[in-house]
Formats: sequence, structure tokens, C-alpha cells
Amino acid sequence: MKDHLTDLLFNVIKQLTDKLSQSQIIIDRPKLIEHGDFSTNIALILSKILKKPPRDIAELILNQLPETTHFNKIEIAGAGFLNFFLSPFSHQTIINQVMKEKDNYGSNKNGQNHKIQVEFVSANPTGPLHVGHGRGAAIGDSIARLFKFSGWEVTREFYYNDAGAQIDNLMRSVKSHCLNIKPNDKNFPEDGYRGSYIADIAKDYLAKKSIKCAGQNIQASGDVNNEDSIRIFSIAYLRNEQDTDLEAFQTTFDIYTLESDLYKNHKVDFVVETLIKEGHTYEKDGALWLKTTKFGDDKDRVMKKSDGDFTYFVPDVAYHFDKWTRGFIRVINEQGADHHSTISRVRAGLQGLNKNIPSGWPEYVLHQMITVMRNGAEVKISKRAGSYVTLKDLIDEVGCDATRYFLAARRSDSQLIFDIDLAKSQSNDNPVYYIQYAHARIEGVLNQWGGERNKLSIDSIYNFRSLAEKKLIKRLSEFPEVVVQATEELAPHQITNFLKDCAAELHSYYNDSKFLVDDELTKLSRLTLIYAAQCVIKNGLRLLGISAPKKM
RNA sequence: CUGCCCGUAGCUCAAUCGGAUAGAGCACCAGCCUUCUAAGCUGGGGGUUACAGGUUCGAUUCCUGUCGGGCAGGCCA
Repeated sequence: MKDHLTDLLFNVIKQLTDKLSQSQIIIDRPKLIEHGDFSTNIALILSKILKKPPRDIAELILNQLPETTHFNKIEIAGAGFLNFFLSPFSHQTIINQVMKEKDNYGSNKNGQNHKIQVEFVSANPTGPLHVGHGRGAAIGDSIARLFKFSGWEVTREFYYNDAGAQIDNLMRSVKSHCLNIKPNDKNFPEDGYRGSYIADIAKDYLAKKSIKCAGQNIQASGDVNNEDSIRIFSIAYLRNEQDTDLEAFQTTFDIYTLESDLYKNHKVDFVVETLIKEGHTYEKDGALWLKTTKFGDDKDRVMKKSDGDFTYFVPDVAYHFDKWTRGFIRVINEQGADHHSTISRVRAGLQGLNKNIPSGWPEYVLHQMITVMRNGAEVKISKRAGSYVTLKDLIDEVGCDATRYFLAARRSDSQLIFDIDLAKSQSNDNPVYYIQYAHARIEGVLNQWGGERNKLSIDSIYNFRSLAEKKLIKRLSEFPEVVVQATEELAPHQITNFLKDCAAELHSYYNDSKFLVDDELTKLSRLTLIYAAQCVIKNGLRLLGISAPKKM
């Protein structure tokens, strides 16, 4: 419809000037229904070129526009906006299209089956997942769903930092517990992990339990002096726990990549050798440095420490080069904002490899920090993790749907306050239930009607007249555009906003009109409209990984 | 000190990548259930978009500066 309108306008404008390309014609969806279903500011833009008042130009365009069945009113408003109002014929077309596409309504093929990878959560296996990981999971998973809905071939990936100092730290913390050295003891590792989960791991380790991890059973030896065994068991234990939490959060991954594997199969070595060969490194103070300043960083970074270990970003570069060789034309990394300094290093490292990787590759979505509130006060600790609120706490207390909703409902680059009391309340305070309730209400009406809902469609004779109907239809027609934009901007919160608006219009309509009326044509038309609305709400909720209940 | 993000109603947040009267929800006030789910609807009050300049037909949006909050910056994950 937008394209059609652009064509119409361009044909007229061509005759007025040749200084405007078709891509400069922007069709907006006005916020207010009084401003129509579509609008354009093209007359305002042309007024500069043609040196005429915008309203005059708008009138000129209006008079030249050919008759069309799509609109029954076009008017000039405000400073010179052209507003278009959809005809009953268009209303039918929109609703019937939803009926035809059902679960696919709103999807598109923009991705052309190109390969894209979304990496998210990627928590270190050193403790339970916290709220921040939850935000990453909610946003990252929704982004992956959006891309899939937009015709991309999506791979969801989780990266485990299972090598490096923090893992050694984990091992020493567990070992201390095994030796009955507690966190408040002098001999407990100073930077050790102090949550109660460490004691649980130690207990299971000593009991020689076995843990399932990545399809394998990992058996604890129970030997306090076998540090390798402790390390392997601890990682397996925590990975298993994280997997369980993510499953409860309706979040799945296609591939798990281990940092340790990048060392094992020499991908790290390859990257280091290549960077040396390309002349982007130098030695200083017994360490190997990468000239990241060549690629826009504000200072050079150490790659290999004087003790021979690599700094953390080196395997990161190797990992991303691996992604590149796997053929992803786009890679989206969803991370907490505390990682933002890695962006320039990873990109610099990739540039240094001289493999024609685009400078803006990979892309990053960074989410800001979260404050959890209860009873008006900040919650900082959990029983299990000690120093932070775990994702499991939230899921257990407020449920998966509400947790996902609240963590995805905000722009990722603003800090968010997670109000446990609000998320928990099963009342009108809670937008999740507000949306789900709209879905369930429609289900109730359709059930009472009892007819064959898949045969519903709009008969050409029927006209939707009420404001509530027009608003709802307009909203449904916008869904495909919202999907496109939310995908392009990597912003799933636009879907939550859309759903809230859509649900509001449905509820208004519900109170405004009765659906199961005597007149057959009216009844079927209205039922078709609300069934279409139900499809849209369901599709939107699915993009967020939130359930669409039939009864509440 | 330097870089990145943010600052919008009492609170939590939007605002279609420069558009029309800055919108929702919560809270507050007044109404609506013998009729398809009241977890709902209708109406009302509430704003110098942190502040000061600039760019133009037009700025919450772009630029500069100031103030305030968060994050990051070390041979560190």
C-alpha cells in the first residue's frame, strides 16, 4: 500500500520537478486517526524546490492524483500535509489478508534467506544467570525471532568463556569449600566466588555425583586434589544450571561455542600469527601489543601478557573470525553495556587480519544496567548468588511471560527499573495481562459463536463505520511495517508498544460493540475483524516469546 | 581526567531514524456490569521534553556548552 501510494505521488511530482527522486517521498503513519491512515509531508519538502507555499503545492498534487479505490478521502491539513483515508474496500483487503496469512501475517522476505547469527547471553560459567543475562536473553531471543520472521536464516549462539583466570578462580573457590574453608575464612581465595552455589557444587563433587552437560555425563571424581576434575565438574554443573534457567525462560540456542575449543583447534594461534605477519603488532615491556590505534582505538592493547597468557579479547577476535568464515553476512552481538570497550578491540583485530571484513562488522546491541525494585527499595542480593539477583528468582516469582515482557519492553540503551511488585500483580496494572487478556477475550467470543473460524472473511458489501473499528483496522495494517522497523533497528520493544496499543483498541472495540448480534452480515464481519486482531496479537506475542493464552 | 549511553507528567516508560495539539500505563478524581471474560471501558486534572545557545518552514530528535545519573578505561574478565 505504501509503495502504491509512493508510485501515485511520484507520477504526479515528476511533472512538477525532476529534482526529487522516488526515495525521497516518505509516507508516514500518523499517530492520530483524524490525520488519516497515511500521510506525507512531501509538499513541505517541495516548497523549497518550487519556491511556493506548501499548501499550494499540496493542492496541486491533490488535483492531479488519479481516482483510486484504495482511498475515499484525501485532504490537506496543517502546514501542508496530505492525509489519506482508507476506503471500505481497503479495509476488507487488509482484514482478508490477515485471514489469508494467519500465523505468517506480518512476516516478510527481506532477509532473502541470508545467514545471520545472533549471539546473546554468553554468560561465564562461574555462577547462576542474573537479571542482566535475563535482559540479554529477552532482547537477543526476540531479535532472533524478528530476523527469522523477516526471512533470514538465523543461528542463535551462546559463547562460553570457559578458559582464563575466572575459571581458575571458580575452581579454587570450589576446592576451598571441599577443604571446608568457608568464604569468611582467611584462607578462602580473596577474589573467590562467595555465593552459596559454590557450596552446592562442592557438596555434589565430594558425593561423586554426575552432571549432564551438552549431552555428556560428567562424573565427579571426589578427589580434592584433582584440580582438573574439580574444574570440569564445576563448569558442567553451572552450565547445566544455566541451561535449565534458560529453558524455563523459553530461550534456546542452536550452537554453543567454547573459548577453550578456540585454543584447542589453534584458531587463537592463527589469529595471532596473522596479526604478526600483517605487521600490526610490536613487543614492549616483554608483552605483545596490537596496534589497535590504527583502527580507531584510543590506545594500543596488550595481546599477550608478559607471563605468556593472552588477554581476553584475543580469543574473542578468533571467535569472530570463525563466525566470518562460517559465512554470516551479519552478526549481532547482544551484550551488557559494561562490555562496550571490547567492540573497538574486536573490530580492530578483525581489520588487522586483512580479510576484507567490513569495518562495522559485527554489529552490537548493548543493553544498559537493571535495577530491581521491591516494596519501593532496591533489591541487590539473592540467597543463591549472594551479590546479585538471579534470573531464576525472577522467573519463579513473577513468571516467564511477565519477566520476558518487562525485560524486552524498554529500549536497550536506557537503564531500566524492574518493579517486581508491578510485574507480579495480576491486575490491570500489568501490561502483559492486558495484552494476553485481549487475546483470551476474543477466544471466548469465537468459542461462543462456535462457527468455523477459518472460513471467516469480509464480504464486499459490509462497511466498517465506527471509530473503534477504523482504529483497530489501521493498527492491524501497520503490523508488517512495525516488524520491519523493529528488525532494522534491532529494537524488540517496538513490538511490545505495538501490542499494548493494539490490545487497547481491541478492548475499546469490545466495550463499544456487540459481536454476537442477530444480523448475520454484521456478526460475521465483526467476528472476522476480531479474529484478525487475535492473529496479530498472537504473532506479536510469539515474536517476544510470550504465550497467548486462550483462557484467563 | 577521557570515551560511550541516558535525562520527557508525582512514578515507570513511548514518541514512526527532523513533522501536525509530546503520548500510554500506574497513582489521583468522576462515571459504566440482569447483555459475548470489569485482568475491561468512558471522561478529567497533571509538561518551559535537565539547563543555555545554535541550525530551519518546523527540534524531544541534529550541533556546541553546562549540570546530573550509569558504564567503561590498568599486562583486566
